[in-house]
Amino acid sequence: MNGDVRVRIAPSPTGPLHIGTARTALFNYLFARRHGGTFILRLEDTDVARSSIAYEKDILDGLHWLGLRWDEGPEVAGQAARGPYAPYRQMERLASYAEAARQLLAEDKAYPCYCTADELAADRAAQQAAHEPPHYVGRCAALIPAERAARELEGRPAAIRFRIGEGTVAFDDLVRGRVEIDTSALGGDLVIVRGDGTPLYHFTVVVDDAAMRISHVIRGEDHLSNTPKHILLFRALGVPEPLFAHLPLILNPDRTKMSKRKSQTAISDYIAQGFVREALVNYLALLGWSTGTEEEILSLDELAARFDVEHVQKGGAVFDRERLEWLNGQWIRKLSADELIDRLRPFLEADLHAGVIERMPDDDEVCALLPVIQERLPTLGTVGELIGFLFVEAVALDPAMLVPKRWDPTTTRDGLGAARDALAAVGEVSWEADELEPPLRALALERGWKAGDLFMAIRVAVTGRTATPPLFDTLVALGRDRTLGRLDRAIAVLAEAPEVVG
RNA sequence: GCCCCCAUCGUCUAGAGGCCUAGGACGCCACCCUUUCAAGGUGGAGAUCAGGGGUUCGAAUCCCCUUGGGGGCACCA
Repeated sequence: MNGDVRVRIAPSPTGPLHIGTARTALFNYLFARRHGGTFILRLEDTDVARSSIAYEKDILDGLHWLGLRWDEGPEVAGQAARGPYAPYRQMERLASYAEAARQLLAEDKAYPCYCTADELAADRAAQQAAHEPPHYVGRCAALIPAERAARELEGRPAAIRFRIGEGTVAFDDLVRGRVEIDTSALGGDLVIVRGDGTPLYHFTVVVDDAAMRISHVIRGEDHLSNTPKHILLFRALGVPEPLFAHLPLILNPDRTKMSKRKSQTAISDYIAQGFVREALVNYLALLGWSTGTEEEILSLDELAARFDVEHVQKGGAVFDRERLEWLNGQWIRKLSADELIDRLRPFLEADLHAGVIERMPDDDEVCALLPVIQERLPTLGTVGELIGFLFVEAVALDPAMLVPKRWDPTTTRDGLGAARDALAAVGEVSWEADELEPPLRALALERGWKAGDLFMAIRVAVTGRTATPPLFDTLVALGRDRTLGRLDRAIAVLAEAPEVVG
């Protein structure tokens, strides 16, 4: 690489951390790690109207959660900014944009523009009617000093426009190869500073990337067509250009750019549903990139050791939630007991608040259940439906569900009664899976029932569900008294229910 | 409308001229395991490599065209 590798993620706090931003951050992070470079976080908050502290916090928290630690970045929660190019918040860097703008103005590479919003809107409408691409007509490009003075006198606010000029801009994108774009396709002279004096994205990004010595700009493909503007600005400012790498977009199922309307895009939503960071990182890394081998379950460190731009895909990638869920299951199964208990706790607390459970299980109780639930969790959020029946006073019983498909209500009542007696005969001290199974199997054999049918009736009676962890582990977790109590209640429910076929 | 980018199973992808009668994974189907659900195992369906021209002894791989898709064209980022 040419000199030190310095890359950045530059989110704007105008919304919660987006899946696409997270992936761009991840690719930058992996690239930095792979090359022993520096990963920088910069907040692009110049859209004051849409930016908020809440979004900023969501973004920083999300990046933290993913494990993407930045080497340089803004001050956070009382902590000082980290890195030699502070501040890392654009609204705190206004002086440097003003200075850069002054420089461009002084060299006549930019000029004040007094056009009103109405004038610009009218231009755009006319262009559209004439089937021309929208562009600035250059009304203020060649104003003489007297004309400028007149407009200043009118009290018209002046935006600053950068002269785009003529010619072709070419660059060698690290993933796309050579890209050439004629400046005539850039929309005319570019506003770099608003009438109110605040700088615009295309300007600040260049000023900061230069100031922060960014070596590689790795970002989404949606910026590919904007890159010539940036290059022109780098040149006008007389600073070296970084290298560019444009990543394929993450797509909705209909192959349009992933959006909130059509997909779930906020990282916080995935966290809330119980996706684990390892799975999200693993999945996102493999969306648009591959190792070139058949490896696919990879940790952040393993990804960092393998990352290369050469294997970045050019075409967009549809976000496939099913594959994410599969990976999530893979990673949940790899977690240690302590780790899994810790990660399950917030979800159990949420279930408690939602009334799914009535009591918070302690760590030992959860630990005891781990062997039967760990491989049954597609997401952490499903823990409540898996073991919730253990932490409520009574489960809801549907008489129809109580009756196994090959049985009728009478047989079911009979079966549950007999099972209750058989289980009652097992003493408190012997209440273990190995002790519970033989008597029930013997009972089924004796009565000519399929063991599975009897087990299903018991399962629904004590859990209210047809899909549960293994029955005997379930009964042990439930305990003798509650098992017998729930069987009694199920029998009563069946007795009260009208004799309809279940 | 103009400019730019892209194009291998439904989806994510391997493939950098012969190893490809195209490999893996998710999903789907079947079977095995099994008290349900999972997990796991085995097998299967699924891509004339968008289409058409070239180049070459030989093309999914190189070139051109067509088609399709996407992105960008703000005093948003």
